[in-house]
This record gives sequence, C-alpha cells and structure tokens, in this order.
Amino acid sequence: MRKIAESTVRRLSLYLRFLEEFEEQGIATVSSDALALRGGTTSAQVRKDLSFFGSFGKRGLGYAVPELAGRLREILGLGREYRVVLLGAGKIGSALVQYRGFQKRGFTIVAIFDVDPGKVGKRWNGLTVSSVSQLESELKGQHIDIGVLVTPAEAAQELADRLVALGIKAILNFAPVQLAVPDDVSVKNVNLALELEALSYALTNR
Amino acid sequence: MRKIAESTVRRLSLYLRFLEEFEEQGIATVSSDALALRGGTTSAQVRKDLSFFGSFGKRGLGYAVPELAGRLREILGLGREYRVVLLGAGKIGSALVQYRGFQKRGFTIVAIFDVDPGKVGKRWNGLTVSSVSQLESELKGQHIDIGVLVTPAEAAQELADRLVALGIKAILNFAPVQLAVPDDVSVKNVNLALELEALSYALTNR
DNA sequence: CTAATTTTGTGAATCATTTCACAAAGCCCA
DNA sequence: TGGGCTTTGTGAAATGATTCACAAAATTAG
Repeated sequence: MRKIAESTVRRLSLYLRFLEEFEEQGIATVSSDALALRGGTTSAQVRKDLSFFGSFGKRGLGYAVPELAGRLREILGLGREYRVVLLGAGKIGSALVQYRGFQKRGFTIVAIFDVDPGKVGKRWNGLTVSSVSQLESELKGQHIDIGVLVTPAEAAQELADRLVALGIKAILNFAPVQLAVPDDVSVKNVNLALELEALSYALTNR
Repeated sequence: MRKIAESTVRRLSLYLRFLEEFEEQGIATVSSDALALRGGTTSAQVRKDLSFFGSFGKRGLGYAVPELAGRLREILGLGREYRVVLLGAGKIGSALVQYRGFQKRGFTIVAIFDVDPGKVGKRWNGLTVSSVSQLESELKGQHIDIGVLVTPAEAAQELADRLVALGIKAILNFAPVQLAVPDDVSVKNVNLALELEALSYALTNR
C-alpha cells in the first residue's frame, strides 16, 4: 500500500473516536463537514484522508456512522487483540495497567517487569511483577505485539534492544530518550518534557 | 517572528537534550552532522532549524556545546520558572508530581485539584489537594502559566474553559478529547489511545 | 418526473517542509 | 603563510501535505 502520512493515521484515530460518540447519540449518518467540525479540521481533509483507503460515503448523504467506524477499525488494525508487555512498574506503569481505554481497544497487558527487587513479586491487577532479568525466559515462545517502556532514560535503550531481539515490532516509549531500533520496528514516543518545552516556546513567542 | 513549524520546535528540544548529554561528557564542540546522527535526522535539517533563529556555529569547526545549549534554552523560553496547576489527582497526576524532569526544567506545580472528596485534603509532595470547586477562589490573583488536565474525558472541556477564563494560555491535556479553546491558547495533547492505534496501524500495514 | 440541493471523491493548485548543493568562512598542518 | 580540509549558512529544488474547486452522484421536494 502507498505510504500514508503519520498525520493522516492520527486523524483517522480521531475520526473513529468521534464516530463512536455519534453512534452513542444514535446518529446514523454524518457528513465530512460534521466530522471536520468536531475534529477541528476541514471537510476536504476528512475526505482526502478517507480517500487513501477507498470511498466509503454516499454522495448527497454522507457516511453511515457504524459502517465507517467499522472500516476505520479495520484500517487501523483494531479488530484483534494486541499482547503488550510493560517494562517498568513505577507510577506511570501502574497508571497504564489500570487505564481502561487500554483494554477496551484490545490492548492486553500480559506481563510486567521491573528491576527493583522490592517490586518483583507484587501483584498488579491480576499480574505478578517479574524481574527484568527473567524477560527472555518468561517471554520465550510467547508472541508479544507491543513493548511499553516506562523506565528511567538510562535503562531504555538496553531494554529496547532486548525487546527487538525477542522479535517485538512495536514499542511505546515513555523514557525521554531517542531509541535506536531497526527500520522494521515502529516506535512512538510519549515525551512529557518535549510537550512542556513546546508550550514554553508557545508562551515565550507570541 | 516568522512562524516556526511545530516539528522544528520539537527538534530544537531534542537537540537541547543531546547537547546536555554532550556537555556532561565534556565535549566542547559538535558539528551539525554529529547532532543529526544522535537525533536520527540530517545535518541539513539541523542547520536549517537553527538558521531560523540566527547563526550560532563556526564554519570548519561546528557549534560550541554550552553556547548552543544556552541559545536553545533562550529560544525555547526555558530561562524562567513556569507555574503549573494540576487538575486531577489520579494515578497519572501523582506520577507527574513526582517526576523530577518537571522541576528540573523549571516547571513548578503550585496547586493540585480534584473532585473526589476522598482525595481533597491529602498532602502530595508538599502540596494539599484542593477541591476543584475552589479552583477560581484559590487561583484568584495568582499568575499561572500552564494547566495540566489529567481528568476523565467528560470533565476535560469544562475545566479547560475554566482555565481559559482564569487567563491561562497553555494547557497540557492528557484526557482523550479534542479541546476547543480560543486561538491564543496553546494546547498540547498526550493521547495514549492515539499512540497505541498508530502502533496498531503500523503493525497491521507492513 | 424534474429541478434544486446536498455531499462525495479527486485532480490540480497552493502552501509547507525537507533535502540538495555549493560558496564562504575558518580551522589545521606543513 | 598558504593550501587543503571541514563545516556552516542558505538560496534553490524537490518532495510532501493541505486546500481548492468542481463534476458526478445521490437525495429531497414539488
């Protein structure tokens, strides 16, 4: 498939969220204009985004809400369950374990690891925290889709390498470092410092 | 000043982080190529990014590490303290309060609010959690730079409106909603669901 | 059934960002 | 001191993303 821009994919996620809202409200069809309004973009943008994947609307009418939602889930690959391991049982890790949106979208945490012996053995939401030294032995033979790094900056690259060695192709990285990984591994960064600095810039240059 | 792209600002933040690493290692000068290598970009990109703000390098030599770091801090507005209020005393909120990177860059949490009466009155890192109904009365007369929303989706827009009414011009939003705010207010979103779905897309379409 | 209206889907045009490529500047070594 | 080497800064070119604008399709009203 033709290369799709990151920004397009992110908007598709947003559209899906809006469609689910509309669905809850019992709205059956929606125009590109209504979607755009809800998402702070333009109707042309919405139609262009969708057009990369097919044509899902009816001229003169708009899009059938449940159908388009289904198509977007398909496009985004949300039909299935993703098995996730969490590296780091700190505060953010614990917030993630409890986050319902995680489970709701089919992302299931199947293992948690930490270096701290004080945390190893603790039970978290039905899972036992394991020592990170057991990473390879515990995950051996299991298929894992996504690794979530919630560790200090210093530990992140080494753990990323180990995840890659285990065959994991997607990493969500909360550590404030730029990870080096092979081309076929996707990394998304959640970097608080970066967001704050972008706000700082915006506040300073107005 | 000419409008600077969001992507440029984010890269400047990254460069600053790398420069700080280099500084720690006692490296005195760095070329655009070395910076690019560290950040996974190109030397032309680095030079172009910097060129929007001036010319900070020496031809044939590169950039003086401490000087460029200083300039970037200036550009990003990191010379001063930012006063931050936290709305939502849940797990993520508590992780943020303890996050040292926050304080280190000059972002000081000066107040925490929550709706839950069970949380109000608790002491967190030297701050007492207040009832969100006291938001206006407690912040009246104080200057606040940044509001951080760590609330359920349903509560976020109303609280954003109240922050805006208090004159706050920058919001960091962890709630999975698209906030509507006036043009002169900057919002940065940290949306976990979006990141996961982008990974899901990447895993699906390879 | 026809005309007016709505809304999609999409090339073409515009706008934005990145990459190229090279002259100018300054370093370093002999 | 001079020549070779390195590296910046920056217009110009290339690439990428968004917006425009309109024909085609479908709806709705009369």
